[in-house]
Amino acid sequence: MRILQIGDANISSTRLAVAVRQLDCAVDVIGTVEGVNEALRVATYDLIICDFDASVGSAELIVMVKKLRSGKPDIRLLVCGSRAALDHIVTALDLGADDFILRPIDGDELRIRISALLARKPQREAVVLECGPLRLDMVSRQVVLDGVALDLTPRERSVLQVLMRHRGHVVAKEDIASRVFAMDEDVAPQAIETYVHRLRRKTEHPRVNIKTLRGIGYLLDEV
Amino acid sequence: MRILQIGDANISSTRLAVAVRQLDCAVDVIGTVEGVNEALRVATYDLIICDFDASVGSAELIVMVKKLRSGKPDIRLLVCGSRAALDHIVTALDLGADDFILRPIDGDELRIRISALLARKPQREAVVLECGPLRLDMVSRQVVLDGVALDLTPRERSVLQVLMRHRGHVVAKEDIASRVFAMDEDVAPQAIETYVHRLRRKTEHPRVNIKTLRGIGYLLDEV
DNA sequence: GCGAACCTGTCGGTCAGCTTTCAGTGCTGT
DNA sequence: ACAGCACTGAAAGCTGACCGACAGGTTCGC
Repeated sequence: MRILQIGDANISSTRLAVAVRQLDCAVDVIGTVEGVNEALRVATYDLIICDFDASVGSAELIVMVKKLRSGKPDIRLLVCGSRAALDHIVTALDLGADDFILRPIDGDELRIRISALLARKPQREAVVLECGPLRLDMVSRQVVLDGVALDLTPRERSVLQVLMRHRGHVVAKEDIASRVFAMDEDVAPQAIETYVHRLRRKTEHPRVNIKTLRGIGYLLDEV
Repeated sequence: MRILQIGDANISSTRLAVAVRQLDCAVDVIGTVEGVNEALRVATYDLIICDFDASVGSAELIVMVKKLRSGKPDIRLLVCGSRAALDHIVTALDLGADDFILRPIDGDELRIRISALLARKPQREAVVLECGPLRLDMVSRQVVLDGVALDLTPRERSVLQVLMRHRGHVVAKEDIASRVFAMDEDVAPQAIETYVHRLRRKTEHPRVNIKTLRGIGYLLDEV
């Protein structure tokens, strides 16, 4: 396995560097965008580790993730950073990074993740559900419509989440109920009607539409 | 999304329980192997979280992971535990668990992993009846004629479904009635005439034709 | 620990539109 | 030509969804 680690060469004593070095792989550590481009021309890598805490700018890294994803789909992408860089990590995952790991780095965890990554086919991981101008971020739990944040209650978000996951497909009321209410919650299925009603009011938009199919269920659709 | 968390019910104040509760999903927490089996019979889950730090024995959990992997491949499996349980976690991953998360639990990380897991979940494949330019999707319940969706009522769809199932063959009116109306519904057979009438109007197309065979029945045919 | 604000689930009136029947007309084969 | 069956439109009844309001519960700030 050949690994390209994007980070400062002089931080070789950090936990990440130590852990990576213990992987029994060929590791190249490169600290500049030009260097990375050059390395990608010369050699073929199985895995690239993007460190958002490195001195390479986050913006450049994001650009690189984007470019790699479109240009070299065979290379696995692992992003890494502290909690402060979570926004960038989420963006990177959005753009198609395969996995991520948060600091503090645990050697065992890193090893497991990397072997899992190299073992499985590349898989785009959606962290954001989208439907036209509607976006539901699973991490921040924010729902945004046309750029403005919606103020939804947890239950409303649950129902919307189910609808968005099946956008374009009918979802039976009972199906929604079983995804929203736990076993010990004994709730009449028409409670869903109320939440759909509230959702419709809050997500009023010409391009977003929750259709009713009488006797069958609901259907979220982008007009 | 419906989640089954295998762990002690009385540890509801732990970070894991709190994080899981914030997922906007229906979560059932069950602490015994028998309870889990019962729950799996009663409900359908999208994701199961196996906590190796719970009071359920690790050996039992491993057995369960193995059984789930072979029996219910649609359900995603997330294992979870402290570093001390790393051996068990690795075993579970070897047996086919989809992902893992180490303590201390980070809510954001959990959300990312879970949404990634659920995004990978295979969609139910469509079962489609076809007859020339007519398509009836049994899952989404959509009827499409020449690319445009038809607006059918449930009864109309039922009748069309019977005709499409037997396309090219005559179906007696009483036969249609017996497939469309339940036993306790006492409906005159000429109600079918009305539905055929409406279907003909809605499916008007040069290549789709519902023929009448006087005294025998109806016949859907692609011209 | 208290109060306020908010979230949640239920209820019942209202309404839209689906279902079924009915009656009148047209068509078909003998 | 006639009897029987099918076609068609209208109408009445009914089912299921909508929606505002409310009460119990929970969470949050002070």
